[in-house]
Amino acid sequence: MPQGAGSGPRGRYHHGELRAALIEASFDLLAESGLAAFSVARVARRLGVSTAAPYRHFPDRDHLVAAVAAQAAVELRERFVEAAEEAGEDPAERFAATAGAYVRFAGTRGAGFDVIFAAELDRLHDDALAGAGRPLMDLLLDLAQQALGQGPEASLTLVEHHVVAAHGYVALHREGFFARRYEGVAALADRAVAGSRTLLRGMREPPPRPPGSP
Amino acid sequence: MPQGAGSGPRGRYHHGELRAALIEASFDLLAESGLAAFSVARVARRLGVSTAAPYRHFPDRDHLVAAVAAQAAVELRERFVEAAEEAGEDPAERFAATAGAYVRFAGTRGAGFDVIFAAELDRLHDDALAGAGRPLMDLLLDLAQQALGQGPEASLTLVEHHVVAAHGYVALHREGFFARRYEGVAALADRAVAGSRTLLRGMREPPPRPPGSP
DNA sequence: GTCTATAAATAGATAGAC
DNA sequence: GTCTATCTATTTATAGAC
Repeated sequence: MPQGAGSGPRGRYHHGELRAALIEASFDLLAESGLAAFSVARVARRLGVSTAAPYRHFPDRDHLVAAVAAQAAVELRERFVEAAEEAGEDPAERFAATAGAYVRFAGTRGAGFDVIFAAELDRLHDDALAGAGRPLMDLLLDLAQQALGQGPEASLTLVEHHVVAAHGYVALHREGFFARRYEGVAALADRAVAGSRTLLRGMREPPPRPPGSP
Repeated sequence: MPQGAGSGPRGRYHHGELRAALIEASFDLLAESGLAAFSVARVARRLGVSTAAPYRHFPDRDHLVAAVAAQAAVELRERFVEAAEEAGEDPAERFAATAGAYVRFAGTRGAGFDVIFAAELDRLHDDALAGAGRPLMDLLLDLAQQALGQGPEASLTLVEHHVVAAHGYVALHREGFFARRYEGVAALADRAVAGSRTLLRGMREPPPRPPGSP
C-alpha cells in the first residue's frame, strides 16, 4: 500500500499518484477558467502540493497541457462513440448527436478542440498527442459520410461546420455570452444538436440558384 | 495644435490623444493574443508610455476593455450593414454575408461577441456598452426575419446558430486549429458564409420525420 | 517524490513629482 | 497629462534539503 493519504478526505499525494492527479486537476482548472488562464502553479495549489512538485513529472507547462490534451482526445472519442450509439439507427441522428457530446464534454471537462489541436503544442512533437487528434476527426468524417451519402469532400465540409458550431457554443458559453439566456451546458448541447440537424438538412438540399446561372 | 509628437514616426502621446490611442492599441493586442492575455501594461508598453499612464483615462483594466467593446459593437454593426449592402438584393445572401463580416472583423480586430458580451464586464454597468450590443443583435434578427420569412422564434434560432458558427471559426482560428489548413481570415470568412447559407437552407426545409410521429 | 527557498518576469494598481 | 518609483501578487522554473 504505497500511500499515506488517510490522514484526511483530501490528503496529500505522497507517492506515484501525483502525475495522474495533476492531469485530473488540470481538467478541472481548464473547465473553470480556460486554457489561457491555465497555470502550473494553480494546479499545484489546488492539489495541496508545492508549485515545484509538478516539475518532477512535466518539464514545463506545455507538456502538462499536452498530456491533458492527449487524454482528452481519447475520452472525447469515447463520448462520440457512446453518443452515436445512444442516438439509434438513423445516421443523421448519430452524426448530430456528436455535437451534443462535444458541448457537454468541452463544457464540463474544459478541454476540447481548442486544447487538443492547440497551435502552442505543435512544437512539442508529442507522439501521444499527435496520434490522438486524427482518430477523432476520422470518426466524425465516417459518421458524416454515412449521414450525408455524398463524397468525402462534402463530408469534410459538413464536419467542419459541425465542429465549428459545437465549439462556438462552448466558446461563447465560456465567455459569458449565454449567461443570461441559458442555465447550463445541457441546454446548449441540445441547441448544438439541433444546429447540426439543420446543417445536415441544408447540405442535402441543392443550392437554390447560384447567382448568374440560367 | 496641441501635440508634440513630431520627434519621431511613433512619437509619444503628449496631450489628449492617449485615450484614443489606448483604445486603438487595445484592438491590436486583442487581435494578436485574445481577451485572456489582454493587459493594461502590454498596451502601455506598445504605445511607448508608462504603465501608469492608462490609469489617468481608465480606472482599471475592465473599463478599458469596456470602452473597446463599446466601440467594437458600433464598428461591427457598420460592417454588418456594409456586408448586407454589398451582398445585393437576395435576403438570404444579405443575411449570410454578415457571417463573413463577423469573421473578418473579429479575426483581424480581435474584439467580437466574446468581448462585446463578456460576462466580466457585466458588473460595470457601462451605459455605452450596455446599449451597444442590442442594436447589433436587432440588425441580425431583422435580416434573419427577411431571409427566413418565418416567425420571430425561428429567426432567433437562426441567428443563434449563425452567430455561434461565425464565432466558432474565429475561436478555433485563434487557437490554431486551422493553422495547417487555411492561410488567413479571408478564407475562413468565406467558409462561414457558406455555412450560414447551408443553415438557412436547412431551416427552410421541414424536418424529415420527428422520431415517433406517424 | 515531495518539500522549502529562491530567482526573474509580468501584472494590477497607487503616490507623488514634473 | 504623463512620468518615475513603488508595492503587492502571480507565474515559470531551478537548486538543493529531506
